[in-house]
Amino acid sequence: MNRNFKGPLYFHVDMDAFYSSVEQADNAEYRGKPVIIGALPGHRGVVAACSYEAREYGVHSAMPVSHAYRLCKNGIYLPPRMERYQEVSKQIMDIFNDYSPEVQQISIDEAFINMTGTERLFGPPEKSAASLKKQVKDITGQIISVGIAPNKYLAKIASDFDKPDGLYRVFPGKEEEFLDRIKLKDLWGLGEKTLTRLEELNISTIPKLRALPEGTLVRFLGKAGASYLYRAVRGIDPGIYRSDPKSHSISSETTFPADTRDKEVINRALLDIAHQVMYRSSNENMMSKTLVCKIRFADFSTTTVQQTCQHYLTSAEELYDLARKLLRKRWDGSREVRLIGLGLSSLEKGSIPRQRDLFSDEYDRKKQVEQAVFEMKKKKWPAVIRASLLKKTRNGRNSSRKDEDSQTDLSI
DNA sequence: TCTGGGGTCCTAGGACCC
DNA sequence: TCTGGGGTCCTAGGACCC
Repeated sequence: MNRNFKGPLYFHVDMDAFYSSVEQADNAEYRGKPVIIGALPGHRGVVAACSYEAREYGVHSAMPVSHAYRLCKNGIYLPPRMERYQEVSKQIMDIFNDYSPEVQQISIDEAFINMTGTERLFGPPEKSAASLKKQVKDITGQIISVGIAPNKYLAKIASDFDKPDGLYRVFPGKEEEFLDRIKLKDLWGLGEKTLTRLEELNISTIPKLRALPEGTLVRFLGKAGASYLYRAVRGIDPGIYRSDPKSHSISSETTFPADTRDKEVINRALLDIAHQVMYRSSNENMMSKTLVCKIRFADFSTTTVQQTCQHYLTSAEELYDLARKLLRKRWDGSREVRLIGLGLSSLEKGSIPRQRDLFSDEYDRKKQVEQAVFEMKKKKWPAVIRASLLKKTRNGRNSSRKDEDSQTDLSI
């Protein structure tokens, strides 16, 4: 046995206030000011990210922008520029790859780095973490927080523990001691609902939760939830980040500027979304037989309907037709609709077969047109967008073109 | 305060098959 | 004629995360 073997070692790296930091790095005039990324004031939506200066006003992410605006009228409100953030994210991930062959990116601004056995190369983990932080700052201007622990779960909590600009290590053997210093609500995977329910049982701290017998936990949360929390409070990785996700889905949704009963407005949104979803699945070389339609009403109640077909769904037009059928099952036109969305679930790798043998190919011609458009989009041709999505008559309504290539029916 | 958009995983009931 | 239990698939809803 190698005497130097010290057991598993993971970093969790989290970029601090990522979107707003990118904006401040790119635009000198935003530095030192409250920057709020998300919906613009006056629109429906929430704060996606905000700078530390904005947080001093009480603004935080997921807060309705209307609320944020009341707190911080002189804030700089910006729509997200996801492509730019992706670019910076990639730069940073490339740096991580120099430290370990095993980097697991879990979102645009977070990653795990398996640092097991790297000490001979880089020295103690605190030292390599400091050099990682410096390198990211020098190259991209971004400040990151690093959590170091014997497993991913604790590393994730540790990076949050010391932010911003954090560097914190949980030593092996000190797992429960560390957890006893954090709040119950900071346990990853324990959300608001479970927190409230635990409070009813008078469980408000991690030691109290740890003292609960597993059987009680199972009755309370079900098998999976119980085993998750049982392990989590003991510092054992409950294994939330599988490297092979069980399912994969692609979805898109839109919230209307105002709640609506207008079938034409809703159908036009559905058609638009159908194209987006089909474009993305085709672009990622994925296919699916299952379409999910999501409807949120004015009172925020939400319902989904789905259908699994015998065949793979091939075209946006087909998605749109099926979507309207599903919508009709849940909406008779009387309630006001707030949001409409579509998703393909249980995606499988592969491209859609050209011919569907046992099925009428009424969508084949349309599919071919769509495929041609997709190909052009992939090559970044300027704005190739279906005419029927754009074309409006003077009164602002969709014109119903009767020429044969545009038979898309916007009626319910 | 009036609540985005993109995801993953779990549960529970029903259908269907052996 | 009545009654098993297990496995798998589908569906709808819900919790949670960034």
